[in-house]
Amino acid sequence: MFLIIVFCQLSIAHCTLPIDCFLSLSPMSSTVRVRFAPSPTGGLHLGGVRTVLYNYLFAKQHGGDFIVRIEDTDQNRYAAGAEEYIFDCLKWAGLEPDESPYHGGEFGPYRQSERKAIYRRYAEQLVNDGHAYYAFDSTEDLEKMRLDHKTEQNPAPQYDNSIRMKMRNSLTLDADEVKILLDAGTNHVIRIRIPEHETLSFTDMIRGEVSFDTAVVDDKVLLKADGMPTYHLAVVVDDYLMKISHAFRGEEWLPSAPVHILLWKYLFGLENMPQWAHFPLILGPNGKLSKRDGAKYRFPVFAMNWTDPKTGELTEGFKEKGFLPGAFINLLALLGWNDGTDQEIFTKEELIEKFSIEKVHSGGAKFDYEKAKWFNHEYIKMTDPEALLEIYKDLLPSYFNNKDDAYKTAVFSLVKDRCHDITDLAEQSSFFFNTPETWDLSAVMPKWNEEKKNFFVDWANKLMELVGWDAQILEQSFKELATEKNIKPGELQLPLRIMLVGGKFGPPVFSIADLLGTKETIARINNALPIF
RNA sequence: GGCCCGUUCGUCUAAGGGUUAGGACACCACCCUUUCACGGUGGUGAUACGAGUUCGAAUCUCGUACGGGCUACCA
Repeated sequence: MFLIIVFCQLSIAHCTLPIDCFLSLSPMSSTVRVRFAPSPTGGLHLGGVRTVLYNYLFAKQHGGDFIVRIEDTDQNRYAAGAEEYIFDCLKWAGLEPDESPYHGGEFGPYRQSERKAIYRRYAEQLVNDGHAYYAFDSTEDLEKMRLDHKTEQNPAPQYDNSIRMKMRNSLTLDADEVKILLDAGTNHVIRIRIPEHETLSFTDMIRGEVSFDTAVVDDKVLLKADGMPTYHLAVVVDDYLMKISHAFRGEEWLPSAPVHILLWKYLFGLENMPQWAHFPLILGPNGKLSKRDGAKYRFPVFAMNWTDPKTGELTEGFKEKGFLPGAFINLLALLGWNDGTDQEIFTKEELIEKFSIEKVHSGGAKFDYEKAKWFNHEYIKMTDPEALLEIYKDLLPSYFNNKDDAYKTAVFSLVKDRCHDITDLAEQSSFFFNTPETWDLSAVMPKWNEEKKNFFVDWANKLMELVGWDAQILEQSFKELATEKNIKPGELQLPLRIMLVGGKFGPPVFSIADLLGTKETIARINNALPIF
């Protein structure tokens, strides 16, 4: 309750005072602590980054701390390098935590695998208090149970109050027998004992009051046979121990909320439970967005490229696709949230100022790659060519490196307004680095004749003696010669473009010639002329 | 099947009882441009359905339909 009151006061204070002023005035602001708790099993998904973002924005807005806790309790799903990868992604996106395995903090360790003993203690406490029990059922026992109880009405039988008394556990076995099994080190798990008929509810910051009947909740495993906790136990214990004030996670967790509410009630008291918000899912064309959708519909789903260490399979990332971090964050922020105005482009600082959980949507949002590219386009347009070079030089094809930085920067300033991603960038800039080898002849041939050919022969000669070299001078000389030869300059521009570029695209043709330089421009004309 | 969450243009969304239901992406047309874009102007296009409450409902209530999530010793 205390935390809730403090938070309300902060919200009010924030409405009337500028952030920095409010921060300096209120030492209580450190009470906001949020966390992102990924499991290092593979690439970092769009939805994951959005969860990070909303956590981060909320924390920063309230002068609080953003914690990253690694939920590596499943050894079977462990993926080598995934943990470092996650932090690389956060760094790229500019969403770095205040506390994590790599960022220090008073509440470590921040890796659940390193907290194993802690969970066992709480699990035992629950058993002692009668809220949990030991279960000795083998995988085969469980399979058999599910098979035996499976009906059309109940296609997925659960280990719940209706069947727990038919299984091998410390509820059905004698105390002595249990002790013998335990002492012998028999494989066992600890399950929560869900009360039979209780209504559990909580107030979600986005959805309002949500309630559940425990009659349909099963006796979830809390501690696995290998001694590791499941998510359910670990999240409650760690959120308490790490003093998390607000717990945000994806909507897929909503159904397990009753288990967590019970755990809070039994272990730490409901009054200490963080405020919860369940974010809407990010949907693909068919339900929850998956990396499969990315592969199928050809758009990135992960923040950065991820190579599966077992299969070697590469899944594309937004970074490598040419997305700027600011654009990525911006588009993610707007996927499920807006500030109530028509504004769509926000800096990170603006997002920190304007974000609010209450304005996050409750319905899932279908990811639209076209809109995502539009955001990136907007950011590319407003980024300096020098900065673009810094960002893109490692991503662009190797041919790109055969020129100096000044040249590359000039290329960017010429082409950036027409680029949405790295593909555009490569396409729009490749002819600045490589002489065309094929030409779009269909664009020239219908109106091509000897006079025009002669024009280019003569113009190429004129270019060698030209005084000064810029787009304007080139255009002037071009038009003068055309007039002299009684040819409409407009009819010659497209052929020139095809000679220099190879196709019907790119920046203004004289700007291209300007950047290409005397030698290259003449070479390209002479190169193409025999073909035309 | 059960439980939970959701439903405004194709997509992301605004409108918190009274608006010609607004914006953006995409699409189309025109302008600019003797390339392709950028940019500008305009256009097509939505409150899932049915009851109820109300003078008045996209908005509140209920039902139906549809969509999604969960239903592991995964998170």
